Amino acid sequence: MATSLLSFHLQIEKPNNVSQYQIFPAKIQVLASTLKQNHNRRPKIATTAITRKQRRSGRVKQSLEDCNTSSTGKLLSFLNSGCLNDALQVFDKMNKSNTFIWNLTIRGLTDSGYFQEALEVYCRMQIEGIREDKFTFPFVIKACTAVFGSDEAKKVHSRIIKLGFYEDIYVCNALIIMYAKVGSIENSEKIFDRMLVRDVVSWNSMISGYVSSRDGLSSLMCFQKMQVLGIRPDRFSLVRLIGGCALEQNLLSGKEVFAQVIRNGREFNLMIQSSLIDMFGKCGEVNYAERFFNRISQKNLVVWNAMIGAYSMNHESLKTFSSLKKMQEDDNLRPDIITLINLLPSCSKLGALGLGKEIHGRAIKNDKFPHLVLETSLIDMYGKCGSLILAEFVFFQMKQKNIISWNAMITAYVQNSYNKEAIDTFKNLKNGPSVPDETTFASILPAYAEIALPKEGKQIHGYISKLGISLNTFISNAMIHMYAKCGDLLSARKLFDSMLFKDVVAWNTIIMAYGIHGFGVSSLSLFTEMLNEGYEPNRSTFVSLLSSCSISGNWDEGWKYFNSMRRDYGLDPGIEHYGCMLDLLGRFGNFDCAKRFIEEMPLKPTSRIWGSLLAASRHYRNIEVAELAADRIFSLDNDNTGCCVLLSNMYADVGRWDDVARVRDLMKNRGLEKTTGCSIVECNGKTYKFTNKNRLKIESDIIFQVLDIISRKIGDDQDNYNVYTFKPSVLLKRRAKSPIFHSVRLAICFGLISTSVGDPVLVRMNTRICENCHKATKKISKMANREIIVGDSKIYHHFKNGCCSCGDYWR
DNA sequence: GTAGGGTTAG
Repeated sequence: MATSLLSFHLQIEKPNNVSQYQIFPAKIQVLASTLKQNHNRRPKIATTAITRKQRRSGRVKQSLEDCNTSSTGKLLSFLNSGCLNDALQVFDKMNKSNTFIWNLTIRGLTDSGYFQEALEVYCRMQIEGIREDKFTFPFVIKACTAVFGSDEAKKVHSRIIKLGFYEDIYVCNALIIMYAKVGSIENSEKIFDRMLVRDVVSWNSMISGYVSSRDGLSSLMCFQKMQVLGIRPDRFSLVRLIGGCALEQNLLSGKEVFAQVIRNGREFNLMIQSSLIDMFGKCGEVNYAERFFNRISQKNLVVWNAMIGAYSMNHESLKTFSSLKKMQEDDNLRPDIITLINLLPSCSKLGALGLGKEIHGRAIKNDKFPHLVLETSLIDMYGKCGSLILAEFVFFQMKQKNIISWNAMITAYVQNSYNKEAIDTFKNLKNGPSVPDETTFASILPAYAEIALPKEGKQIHGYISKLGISLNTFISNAMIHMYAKCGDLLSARKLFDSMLFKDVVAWNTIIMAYGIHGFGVSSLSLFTEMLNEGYEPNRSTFVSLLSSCSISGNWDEGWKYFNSMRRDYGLDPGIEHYGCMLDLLGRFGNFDCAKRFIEEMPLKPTSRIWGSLLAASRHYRNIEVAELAADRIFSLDNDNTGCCVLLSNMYADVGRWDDVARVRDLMKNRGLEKTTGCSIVECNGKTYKFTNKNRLKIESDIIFQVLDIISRKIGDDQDNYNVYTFKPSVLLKRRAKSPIFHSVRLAICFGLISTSVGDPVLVRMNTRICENCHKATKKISKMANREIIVGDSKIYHHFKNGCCSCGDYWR
């Protein structure tokens, strides 16, 4: 509403619409009453408002004396004392023919944080035909920055150029900040470079602009340049410079600035003190922040908030909450919205959902909504505490969203394995005004990695390139992982080879990529190559390497590298490395050795460790070991669905139906539901999904006919399930129990008939492939003379000529 | 009567 108002009115020169002109006074009345209602809800911007008021008090007195009309004096007085509704009522009754009155009102609203309202007054000023002057724009720019994005900002700039105020130093300084805040730092630079005269504020604005656009390095360089040119920095320059150091997490520069602060005798300035605490916190030096904080005798809310924030971001959750208590008791300060926001990461770290809800409740009680940052922080907290419903509740209620809030919601979905929802949200984001950034892709790529197919992988790669997002190592590595997990190992390798600056993560990722595809030998040779190129392996390198050995069954190499971790690289194996070795032991069916290995491990076994033993016992049908492993898993992890399903299947295999029923009851009582198996396959750029449920409704007869033929050819007895033999309802029941109709086979059939002869067929599934389907797929690959690649929830199986790359071990 | 300011989200 307001956006259209501004964009419309900025384009017109003079009022040409009588009705608009006439409704103006009534609108102002509405505005005044809205302000009255909202006034108490607004966050008090105490320090800013008071300082400004104090600063202006001298001027106000002077102005009142200068004012000929008493109403101007009244207006000024109300504006400066923060009585905005009174001010607007005075304004409403005034003769508004001069620009001065309008400027005063716009300034008053802007200073109190009523940006939207300030812009409405500005719109009305244009409707009234009152020409702006050079004083009008700094306020309008400020309000516009707070409310709108770059398009509106550019319109204001055009207007400034049109009216000839583009050389005014105040206007230019405001424009520099405005462009930086709406994400166009290049425009800030252009304005700064073209300025004929610059003052310290211009330099501060540019430094500040770089900090706003999260480019700490440029802010530091700008500060240096300013000093070289002999411009003396003021306290604002130092504050922003400290912000730049915090952004870069550059402790060394931060300490240099700290020294400069002390040299200049500014260490007692509260503004600088809070920036320093924040900087130390962001650089991970919470002890430093704490020592500095303790030396401050008169602490205000901002200083406390900075300290609470420093504790919170450095995982000192208990200190975060004890500081909150101290702040209230010692200094009698009440938490504000920033305090609440700073507390939330500590709730996430503690997994304290209740505490997080309490903070949410307090914000509701204190009428703090809508608030973009608070809402985004709540989404983050709820996501990390595993409460997606509440994260969604906050997200869908948001009046305004930016890319950070979208990213928070996407991340919350991904963190909780709701990959489809994450991708749907990402698609919705693309339809709106927010533009995805690097963080969006860092968040969404793992979701694509989990559930997408190569075509979609390529599409997202193309989209990243289209947006001009630089392929830094972080994004490149996420993309290599994504390609590999989507089944496109070739693209993963191509991207890896094209990287100019590979880091150890890139090597770890590509080693793992070959590992999950069962190409253990390639993983090992990549590791040798990595060493030859001088990279130092880390703990994750060994996770990749050992996983690869276990997936490919490379017993000797597995043990060789496991033993070399500590000996050659000084790395103590962690639980994840023990897990890989247990997979390897399990693969070879040496259960005595495996149990001893667990007993002798220096670390406490987790459910992942016992799960590995359980999976091995399933492969070797060793029910005794399975029961032992399951027992341990249940004692550690009450809700392990996979464990229940596996155990129940094992009991079923040996006909222990009582035990099957017992496990199923257990699942029912704990509310655990078996994942519905589904498989996806790509054809002509479209993804087709097959599920283990309701198959009759989804698939066409032709797939079943093909499946019929194939099943017969590979010797699978399917007479009992023939599509033409039974009524649909009977067939559905029978199918539910038969692996012949598992979704993966339907997907393979569809793949075979809808792709060119000779092309490999690629299928992804959300569960592990069952033994029966694995056997069948081997036969199908031979019978159809096609390569069939099946990615299950853990690894890729490359079926070719009757064999599988996994060597028939994948449990 | 004009600009720039510390603590807040992924």
